[in-house]
Amino acid sequence: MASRIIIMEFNFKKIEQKWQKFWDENSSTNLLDTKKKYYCLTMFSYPSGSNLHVGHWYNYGPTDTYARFMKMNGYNVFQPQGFDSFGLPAENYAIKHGIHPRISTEQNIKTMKLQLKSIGGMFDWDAELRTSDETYYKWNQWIFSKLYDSKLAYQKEALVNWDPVDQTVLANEQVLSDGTSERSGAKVIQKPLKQWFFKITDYAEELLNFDGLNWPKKTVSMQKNWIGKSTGASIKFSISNFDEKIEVFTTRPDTLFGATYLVLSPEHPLTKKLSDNNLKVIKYIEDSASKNELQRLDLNKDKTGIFTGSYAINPVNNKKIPIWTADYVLASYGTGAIMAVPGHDERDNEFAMKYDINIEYVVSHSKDIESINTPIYEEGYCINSDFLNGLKTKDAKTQIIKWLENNGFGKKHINFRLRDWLISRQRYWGTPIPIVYDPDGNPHLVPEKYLPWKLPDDVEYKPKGTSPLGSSKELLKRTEDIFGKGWKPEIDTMDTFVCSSWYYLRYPDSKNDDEIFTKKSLDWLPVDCYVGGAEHATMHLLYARFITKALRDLKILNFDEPFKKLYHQGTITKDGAKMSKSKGNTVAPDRFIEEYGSDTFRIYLMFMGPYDEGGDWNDKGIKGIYRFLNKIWKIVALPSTDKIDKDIDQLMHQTIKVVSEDLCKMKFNTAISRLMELVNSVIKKDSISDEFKNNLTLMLAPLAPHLSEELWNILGNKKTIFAQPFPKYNPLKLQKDEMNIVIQVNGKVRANLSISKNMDKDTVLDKCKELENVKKYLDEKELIKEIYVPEKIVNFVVKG
RNA sequence: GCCGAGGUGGUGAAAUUGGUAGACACGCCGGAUUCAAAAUCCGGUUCUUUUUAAGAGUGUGGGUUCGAAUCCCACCCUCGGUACCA
Repeated sequence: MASRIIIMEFNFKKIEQKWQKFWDENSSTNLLDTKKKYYCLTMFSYPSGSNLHVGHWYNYGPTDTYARFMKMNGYNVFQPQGFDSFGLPAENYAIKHGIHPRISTEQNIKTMKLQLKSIGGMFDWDAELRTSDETYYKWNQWIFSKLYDSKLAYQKEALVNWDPVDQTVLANEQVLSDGTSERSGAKVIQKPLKQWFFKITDYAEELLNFDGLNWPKKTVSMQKNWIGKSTGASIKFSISNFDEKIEVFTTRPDTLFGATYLVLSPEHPLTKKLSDNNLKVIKYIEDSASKNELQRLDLNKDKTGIFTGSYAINPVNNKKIPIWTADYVLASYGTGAIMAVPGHDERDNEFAMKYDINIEYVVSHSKDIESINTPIYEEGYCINSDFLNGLKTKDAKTQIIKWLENNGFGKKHINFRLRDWLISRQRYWGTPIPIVYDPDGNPHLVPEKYLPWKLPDDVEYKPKGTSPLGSSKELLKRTEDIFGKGWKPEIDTMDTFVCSSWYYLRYPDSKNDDEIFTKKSLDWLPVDCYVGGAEHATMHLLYARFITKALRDLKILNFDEPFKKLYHQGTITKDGAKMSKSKGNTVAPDRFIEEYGSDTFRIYLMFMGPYDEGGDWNDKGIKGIYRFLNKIWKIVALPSTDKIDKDIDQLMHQTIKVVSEDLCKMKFNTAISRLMELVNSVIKKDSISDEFKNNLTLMLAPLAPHLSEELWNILGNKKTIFAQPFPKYNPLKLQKDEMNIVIQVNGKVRANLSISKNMDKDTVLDKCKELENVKKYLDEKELIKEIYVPEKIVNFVVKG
């Protein structure tokens, strides 16, 4: 009796321990076999001090289920893990507690690894990498060198985003749309600084091409918008009494005849000069500079501006038009100057109305209308435009560009919103930029033989607005010892997004000290399936594509795109807010794992809803999953029988079919429901066939790996269940002899009828009409129409 | 403002070449078991009504159709992205 009770509930703690140990010892992928390779990768994570929360599990658990499913479909699956271990939090922790980032990071990784193992993931720990290891950042520096040699890494002085809290510059991608830092939340200010950039803009056009990629549409469109391609013309305006020219970019060169003024951004190099240092104009420039980004971007505010006092010449009609400066023109987009067409641009119109500037109308809605007096912002037909008159604006664009080119006033121009990637950071815990400066201040690459160019230890962490590396005596001494007296090291470090832009290339050969990777190891690439949060759409995912293309052009890679398939798991929120340590709203899975086990927990996460939707956390339903797993435990413990129950057999094959299809599409929630239905249909049986037990266990395996390994073992198998193929369904067993059809009268369901498969239409209809509850509605009515959809539905349409 | 996704019971959600709305699960109600509880098992559970049955019902209002959660039009709301990009 006692043994009976033990067998009724599975001892998940013992089982999990047993199999985690087993996988630990048998987890590495055969990386030499790339014939049927499947590289399945979740975005690696930052080793934070706190324990893994529900959000982490949601990232790793379901993806592991998918990886295990692929493995059971005969693929050689590679699912490595690593840590994005450079970065600000460890450094901020060091500032606060005086503990070296290397030590805190090491500790964090240790706990994190233990926890990752508790998920039961099929992770290949032999391939583990950490970006803060010398063995990794050496190659980060090597990539920098290659980019530098090919002019894709360069230094320039520019207005850059400065985060006053974290005391470092940020890339455009790291500044949110409200002008705050993605990381610290501080309001970002603009500062002129000499910084290192990667020339991502060289790849703007190619980055717009997503052919052959299985990526979420949303992410594709976000990247396209971020890159922001617009086609138009650049036009040069000459200036009365000045030698200089003003170049503008416009997408509406067809409205050039309506350009009645120019606007320079306050930061434009000519603004001061054209005003002849007029005090009012200078004050306006200073005022806009002091406005923060938030104020500048406020669309509701009135547009402001001031006349510079100078005039430009509209090349197409030689009219003198005033040059204004206004902060509604952004210095950072296009040329920082525009031609204003108040008749056909909403913003220019608002400005012209306010300052009473001349408005010319040069586009009308129809060919027949030659004069209008209200603004039109859409395309139309040219009027009051000399040789363009009567043309569709679309055709006029081509014509005017031809005219501009012939007369030397401008040319066709494609402008991108994307700007080069700023990679310098004034922080400590990152990859040192492998550059030294000679006594004249010219930069030189640190030669490859000195890589890794080590991050020094003797630094003052506390940020003072300059890079902590500047306080290292060792770094300066090292530089002078190698290069000579008066040489100085670069003291900025690289953005951690540089580390993460290529880590997936390193995994298949992560321990190689002699090469970044081998040709052979690249057979694992590109990544077949990449899973991670959608918040990386215009940062990490864009950088990774750029680096891949750049390395391809350097003949280091032979493919164009890093990630064939991309999937964004949804976000698990807590009371509507994203879980984060700083908000203090994280939910630890520990309690649930203690009570129900790791298998139950990961299945519960998958059962909550569609994987790409996430949802708000609640623990209400977890019991149901625990019950479900216990039922399976009981079914496998049932006495075996040789008798085949036809209904159960059919349901089993149907379930195999649907579960395979669902897992293939990462529709975990519906796959689990199907398995529950199958389980419920046999739970009351006294005995069940071994074939059923085997197939049920195999289908459960990707979802509940620990329990399935144990059950597989109990069923008398010596090898791991993941060496087994996923069950295949037999199409012949899906066919039904009897089927249920629904009978409606006027679209309302009145009856059901079970019919044999081969019954002809008339017989079916006659049978339907005889049913009591159908007859009732047909009597004394006129039958107008009979709809018959074979094997599905009958609908009688009656009148009266 | 623009782009994208979404809105279904008390809750998480199923159902998309148009064909029985609410599968599966939680919770709740009732029962069995128990000294009692937990666990387990059985039954019920969209709403309304005059409950062996009928009517209504998938954000709102229209439309197409024998038939609409599903297709079309207009609108409301929520979430994500983006925002003076010339």
